[in-house]
Amino acid sequence: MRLSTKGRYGLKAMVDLAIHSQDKQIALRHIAERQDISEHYLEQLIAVLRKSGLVKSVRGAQGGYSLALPPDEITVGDILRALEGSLAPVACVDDEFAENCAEWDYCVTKFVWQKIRDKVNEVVDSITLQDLAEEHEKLNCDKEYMYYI
Amino acid sequence: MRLSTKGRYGLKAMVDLAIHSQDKQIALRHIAERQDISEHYLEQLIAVLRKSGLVKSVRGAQGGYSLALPPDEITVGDILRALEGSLAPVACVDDEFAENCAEWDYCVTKFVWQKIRDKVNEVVDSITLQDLAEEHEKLNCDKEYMYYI
DNA sequence: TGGAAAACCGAGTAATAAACTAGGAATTAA
DNA sequence: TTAATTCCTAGTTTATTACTCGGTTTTCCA
Repeated sequence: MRLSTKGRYGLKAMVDLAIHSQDKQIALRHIAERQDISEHYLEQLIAVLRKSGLVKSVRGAQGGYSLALPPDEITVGDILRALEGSLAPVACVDDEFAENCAEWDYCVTKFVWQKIRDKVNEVVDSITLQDLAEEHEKLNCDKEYMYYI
Repeated sequence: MRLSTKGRYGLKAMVDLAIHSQDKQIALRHIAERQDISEHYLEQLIAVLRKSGLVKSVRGAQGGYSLALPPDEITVGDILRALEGSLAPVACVDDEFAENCAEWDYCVTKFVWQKIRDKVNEVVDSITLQDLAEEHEKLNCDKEYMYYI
């Protein structure tokens, strides 16, 4: 039950933005370099985040990306769900695309999947980019360049 | 972050066993038919469960499978981890195969992954086959044949 | 005692998804 | 005008999933 690189890279990129972009925008190239992610691939991920209203962009030379909202208003859940889709462990308990399963009424494994889904959402919705940026500050306060996320 | 069919089919098969096998063993063919799973595929999954000590088998004609332990001593976590491996959302917080990540000390996203891992394990370790068999009883008490899991 | 019913085993394969790569068009600051 | 950047679509490679296939071995039972 692993997250794909979309979720992992996407969250790293967003924490990077939370740390490095206050007011100003950051070129994707810099994020990709700092986080060691293929620039072209990250481009596709950040396009999704932009369409989800989590980042905004400035085009042209000296352009770049920044958070579309204050970091304490963006949760890890917003980011992961934008990139990974629902965090439900099986499709039948997916909030959006709940497949109409013929056995639903008599199925007991659904109770397990629902609990997993709810707990995962509880965790990711309770952590904001602000929280992670603060943790980062604690861990890396002695470093001139704060590369690692 | 979906579970594969291994975990889903495996749990269904184990609940089926919890319900249908008391003392006696059940042929894989019956489980596969009831749960609508390819028999050959399920064979591979149950082999893993057997090697993990969760089911036992009787070979030869009239042979079959049964739980290796009382249903209240087998948790959903035992089953899912046997079939899916660690339930950690990313490899770096995998209890067993924790990759030695160079950035570990400065990484903040690990806090998210650890919390998800812990909550998921908490859920699956708190539910036993006994619990699910009882839920099944409630849902299907009026049915002569209790197919659906 | 022979046949059928079962578990056991290892290899192969088709389909799907993940993780990128490639190549350019549009936009804009300097 | 040029260089730096975002934006867009499509293609490609790799890995994983979800099986299938073809047996061998074991054991009950008529």
